[in-house]
Amino acid sequence: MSAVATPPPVADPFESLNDEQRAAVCHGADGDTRALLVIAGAGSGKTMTLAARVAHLIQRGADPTRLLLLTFSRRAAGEMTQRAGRIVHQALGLPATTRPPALPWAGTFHAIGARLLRDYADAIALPTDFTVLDRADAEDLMAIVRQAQGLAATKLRFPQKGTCVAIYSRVVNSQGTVAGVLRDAFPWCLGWETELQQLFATYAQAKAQQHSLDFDDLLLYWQALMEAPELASHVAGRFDHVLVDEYQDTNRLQAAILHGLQPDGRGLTVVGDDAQSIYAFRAAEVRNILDFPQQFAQPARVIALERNYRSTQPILEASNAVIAEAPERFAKTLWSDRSSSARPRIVTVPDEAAQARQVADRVLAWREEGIRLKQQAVLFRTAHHSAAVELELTRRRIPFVKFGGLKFLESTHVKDVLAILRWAENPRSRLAGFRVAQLVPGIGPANARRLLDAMEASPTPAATLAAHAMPAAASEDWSAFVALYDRLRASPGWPADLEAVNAWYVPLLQRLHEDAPARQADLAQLTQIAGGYANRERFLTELTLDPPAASSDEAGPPHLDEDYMILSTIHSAKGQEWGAVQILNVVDGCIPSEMSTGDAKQIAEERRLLYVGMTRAKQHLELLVPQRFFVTEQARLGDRHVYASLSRFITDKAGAFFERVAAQRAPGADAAAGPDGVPNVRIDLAARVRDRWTR
DNA sequence: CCCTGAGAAATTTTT
DNA sequence: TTTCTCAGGG
Repeated sequence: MSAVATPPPVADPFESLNDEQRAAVCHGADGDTRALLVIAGAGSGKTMTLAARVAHLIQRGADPTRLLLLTFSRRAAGEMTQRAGRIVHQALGLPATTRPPALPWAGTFHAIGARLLRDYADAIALPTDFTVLDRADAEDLMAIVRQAQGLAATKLRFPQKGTCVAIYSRVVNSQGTVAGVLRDAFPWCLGWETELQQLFATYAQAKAQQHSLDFDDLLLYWQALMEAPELASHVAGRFDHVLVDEYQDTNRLQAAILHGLQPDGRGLTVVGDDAQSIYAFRAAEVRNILDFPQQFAQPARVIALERNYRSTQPILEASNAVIAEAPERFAKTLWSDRSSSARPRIVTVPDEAAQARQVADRVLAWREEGIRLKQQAVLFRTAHHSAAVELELTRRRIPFVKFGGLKFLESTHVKDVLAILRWAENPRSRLAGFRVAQLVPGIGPANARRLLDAMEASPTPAATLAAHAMPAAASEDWSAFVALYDRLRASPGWPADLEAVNAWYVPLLQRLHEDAPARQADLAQLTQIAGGYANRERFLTELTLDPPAASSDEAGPPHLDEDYMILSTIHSAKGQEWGAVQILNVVDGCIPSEMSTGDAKQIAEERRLLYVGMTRAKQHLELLVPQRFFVTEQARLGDRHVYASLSRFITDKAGAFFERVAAQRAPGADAAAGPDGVPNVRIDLAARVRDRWTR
């Protein structure tokens, strides 16, 4: 960044827009008060258009602090703010040293909800000091309630905690009934309706007692807020414009919130693509976007962006052919002027191992052609589909970062450490206490419960904790913990607190887990992240609402100039693009997932999922089709393999747009394989043997 | 009464 | 790979 006084560019920053984009950006400038729906096809410059609209509004005098910008992730919000800022800069010809206007109300529905609820907590009888439970916390609490209700000891197996939370969440987000949700999405739990109903009631009570809100509550209470007329108008009055990104993935609760914010649609802009709706499992409602225009007394204006700036025409044709068979949608056909003779390819491989090798071969070949690793991605339906590929990449020393799947924050050891901090921050949190107390050797659920009961009854819970008598077997370890706890309570120092926690926790870790070193590395990383926050409270709150997306995300800038490729679930790949994309397991049973073949709606969503994956590609796209597929679930008879066939979404019609090849290994590529079919893996047996004794 | 360990079961995608 | 339950030892 040079501070040299360059003359501001005179060029109109909106000049590069095409006609439709410009119409969307400038909508309302002529006094048109209709709501605006922008149907933005994949790669049609959606983010840029939305950012330009924000900039345009500001340029015309809108107050940036009265703009509400709702995005799907925090990352998207950040990007939007940045881009809008840049355009405003350009449009107003501001000097480079002037900071672009901040958009304080840009964020996810959940994050914005949390902020608003803190403001209005008193008015709606919420505790102002509520804490936010992330998904894992919610599951833990659900498990406790589930246990307490005696649902564990049933003759037939009761749904697991994760399933219970999933059902609960869907009931809330779809504003439906337990019976309805079970019927539509969890048919194998149908017999438990009464018990679940009861369980959820108790769960809600427990949350209230502990001053905690889960993710769903953030929306639920916000919506309730919008239903109280005197409060709703006050909230609505804070914003002149409301813009929503990824509208196809909003659910009924969110739609209700928007309606409360802008009942007549004036000042409301939503952007999305019905063809990319892939979050029905989270109760996203495609109808939200399909029915949006008719939702207001004065129907919304609809603008479609069909020109694609991302992919080559052959890739688009194939993608269009796949989505063409979707039953109901805003008809649009993407087009591009990026011609290419290379059609996307369907690559058949014998099995998953061969698939992994093929992927790695391709990556290296593309890199030889000059495509940086960062411009390459491997996408898949479910997180574990990439396991073989990860192994292969590691073996060949190809660096990668994985998005989606198990999160860093969800691993036991990280949760333990965070729970310790949270308990110190809030001694009334039974959830944290229950977890932490049981970390101490010799303390189980019963003793933990006794301690927590005592603390709950006490006016000074922290003091009660220190004075509490534990069974003799546990007392020594317990006093060590009490010392730590007192220290954390007495003089909070950040991030020194976290180091103190680690010092106490690491020995425990080493005793509990075989893979302690790897987990310790995670904790070191957590410590690094912690340094980026001002204090303990901020750290805990913000980490919950905005968890790091991938394990290298936390490390931040230091890795910026390293080249690495991306592995990602298709869900997490949303909104991104790469020069070359490979999609794994494009076979029936994976895409569509065998769990989602129940009804036409689910299948339609799986088709869109494939569409989303395909449209991430700019120049190269390959779909992999392993012919033999390994099933590792310990289903009745142990491991077995099944023969797979090409995904049903590649119909004859769609298939015509692909080139079909069978994988061929580069000559000599097998040299690394051992003789006589010895599996080509490397296991450090020596270390394992040693570790038996050092544990 | 409570803790620990063995063995069986398990639906994907995430703010 | 993780979660859940049950049984055995303290």
